[in-house]
Amino acid sequence: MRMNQGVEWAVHVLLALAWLDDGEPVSTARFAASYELPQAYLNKQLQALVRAGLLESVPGARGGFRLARPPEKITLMDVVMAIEGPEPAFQCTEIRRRGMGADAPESQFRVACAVNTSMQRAELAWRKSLASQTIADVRTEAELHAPAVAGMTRRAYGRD
Amino acid sequence: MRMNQGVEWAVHVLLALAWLDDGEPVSTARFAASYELPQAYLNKQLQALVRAGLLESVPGARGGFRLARPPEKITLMDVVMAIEGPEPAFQCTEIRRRGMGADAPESQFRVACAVNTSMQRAELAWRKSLASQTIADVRTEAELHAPAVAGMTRRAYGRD
DNA sequence: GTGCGAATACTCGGATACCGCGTGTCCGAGTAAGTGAGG
DNA sequence: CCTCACTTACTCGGACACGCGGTATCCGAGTATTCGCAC
Repeated sequence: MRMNQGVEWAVHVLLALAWLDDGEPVSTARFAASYELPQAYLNKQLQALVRAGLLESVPGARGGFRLARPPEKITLMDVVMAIEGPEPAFQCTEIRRRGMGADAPESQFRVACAVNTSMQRAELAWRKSLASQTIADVRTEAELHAPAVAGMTRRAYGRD
Repeated sequence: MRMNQGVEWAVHVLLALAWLDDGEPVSTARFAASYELPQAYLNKQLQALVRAGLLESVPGARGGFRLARPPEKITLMDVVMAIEGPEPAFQCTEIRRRGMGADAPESQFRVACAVNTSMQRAELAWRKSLASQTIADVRTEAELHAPAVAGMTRRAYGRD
């Protein structure tokens, strides 16, 4: 169960845009160069963020991507959902009602499978934590240990 | 990011063993028939539980698997770890220090990447929830809505 | 009837193929910027 | 000098291959049972 690495890329891209702050779009070429990532594949991942409404894409020369809403309004849950999709990691296939358990009375299956319930409970805790952390929070936490990172980012992306 | 379906199988197997309660081993053939699962592949998954110390295997005729410790001492975290492995779902590849950020002062990278920290925080919540739920808990929850399931299981596996 | 030994059937265990999804790449549509000529 | 149309270059966007890990299977090692025979 390994998470799509596009999630890591996406969060770093969103962070960079948050630090740049101005509404100017940044191209995938620049992002790819900034992190040594395959440009075309990174583009593919960012498209998912556009579809999810986290980024706006600007076509044409000097185009690129910019934040669709302020960093305070973008949670890590949004990012994970945009790239990984809405399906839960644990998917109950209802094996309890197959095989020998198939002829059990229907009333047994009215309520959800206890196994599924327990696993979903854990996933909900995960989701809650992701939803409680915004891009702005991550930015703040990063600046706590490396105050110069905002200026360095602006310089790396040709601002100032 | 889909979880190995062997996790679902494993929890159901452990639950069945908890309901049977006696120390008699149950073969994979019986489990596979009970849930309509591919026998050989189920066996492979249960081997992982043996390696993790959750099950004991009994070779030879009338052999099979039995619980290595009481259901109260087996958490869902144990099961997930046994099958999925110890690696976290989100793996930080430190892209912050590649490309343009490579020439940043070393002091910037002393503390962990904030992106990684945030994602691990969420995973920790997930792990905590998994670790707080034992097989015995799941059994209790299942019996709450379907009190007959214990007896049905014993009958399905030829007990009594 | 009882004890012993070999044959047997059944089980786990690891080594071996198959396949779908994440990973990576390429090319076309579209747009803004740049350029040059004409007024 | 200003305006405008054309060319150009750059960007996103989706369609097309590749490789790896999860999925599935098969066969061998080992053991408890069972059966038959001798005593």
